[in-house]
Amino acid sequence: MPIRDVILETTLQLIAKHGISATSVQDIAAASSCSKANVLYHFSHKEQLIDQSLAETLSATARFIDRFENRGLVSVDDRREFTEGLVDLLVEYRRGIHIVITHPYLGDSIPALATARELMARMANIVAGSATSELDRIRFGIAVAGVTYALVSTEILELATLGPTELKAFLTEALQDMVLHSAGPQLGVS
Amino acid sequence: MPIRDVILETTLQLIAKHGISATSVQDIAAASSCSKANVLYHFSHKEQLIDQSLAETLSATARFIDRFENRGLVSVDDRREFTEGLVDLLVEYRRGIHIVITHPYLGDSIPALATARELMARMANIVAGSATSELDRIRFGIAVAGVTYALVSTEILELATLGPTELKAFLTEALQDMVLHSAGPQLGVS
DNA sequence: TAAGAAACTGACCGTTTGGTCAGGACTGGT
DNA sequence: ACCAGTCCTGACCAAACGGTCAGTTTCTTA
Repeated sequence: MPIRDVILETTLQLIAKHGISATSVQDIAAASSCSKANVLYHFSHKEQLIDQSLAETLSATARFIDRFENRGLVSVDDRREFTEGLVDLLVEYRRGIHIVITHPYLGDSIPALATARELMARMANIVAGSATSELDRIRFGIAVAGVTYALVSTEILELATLGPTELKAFLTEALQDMVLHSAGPQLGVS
Repeated sequence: MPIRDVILETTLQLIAKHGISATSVQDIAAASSCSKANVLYHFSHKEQLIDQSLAETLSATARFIDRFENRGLVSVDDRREFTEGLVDLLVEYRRGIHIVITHPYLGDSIPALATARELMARMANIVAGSATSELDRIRFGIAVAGVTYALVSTEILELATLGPTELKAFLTEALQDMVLHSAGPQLGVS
């Protein structure tokens, strides 16, 4: 494995565990068994290193959002597709999402986190904009935020008991329960 | 207002906006219109300053958790009481909760955040332990995490459109929808 | 095997950080 | 008038940070 990839992987690992601010370039270098100068040879700034570590997660998320932007999520089928895609995304990129979500600050200094902020806002708009009522909007928002943070929190609190496959199935089922039965204009709650 | 309280309030304001790591004692001093040395005269360490800023939020949360620990949340009434109390807590202490929740790291260096971590774990145990099935556990977890983070996220993304009273009513209603209809052993989902 | 490019390093630098300290100002009590 | 205690400050410090740089090793290729 090329040292460049080792550094990227190590970075992701360390910042997921200790946060970005608490992870120094020196820490990353030590854990990658090379010098700090070498880390900064491959990635000229810390900011760039973080950016590239999160690139995959962000592009996958952007792709997901692109699929559903400018398209209502009112029908049961649309919402089913959305929730399934969301759970897939969350489970596959949970580490990156974990990092992004636990760093709402630093958007000014780290471009990737500014991008992430935009993506979160777009996601919120998709959810809010396709709700059939105020209550549906709240419910939909809670469900999407909930499935996201529940996954992250269990990791932080080390509560995970289920395997990824079961987890995915349960999350999808619970999420759809919450989001589907109020969908469709004909079912809009007052 | 005594300078000590000004400093505490300023601290809460700054770390809610920029995060703990990005807020220096110097920043707090400047925003409180006094010297850095004076901040460290009233609070001998930065850690202690953060601790005391979060003390009220943490004790209120601890009181809430105490009420429900060692008591099932299986009946509809119990869950109704729990969700109402939770929403009250979240809305009243949203700023402190916001801070605690966006700082899952730093638990090693800041005791208040270690305490917060314990509280989150206890909360998770209450929720998980009183679920009537695996699906109910997931659903309950998503709902509690969701209402918490949805509130925080709307603040971060500056999406808040509703006043606190309406918000509280909607959140309670949505939360109870999610959590009540699967409660009670008689309704336990396979 | 020679030569140039790429990978890598230790030493170093300026800045910012949390924290210390000796002393100045303001207070209430005697 | 004096004093003790609290409040407050500027100057200072060591440590850690991100980043630079001159120079060395390793790889590639002709």
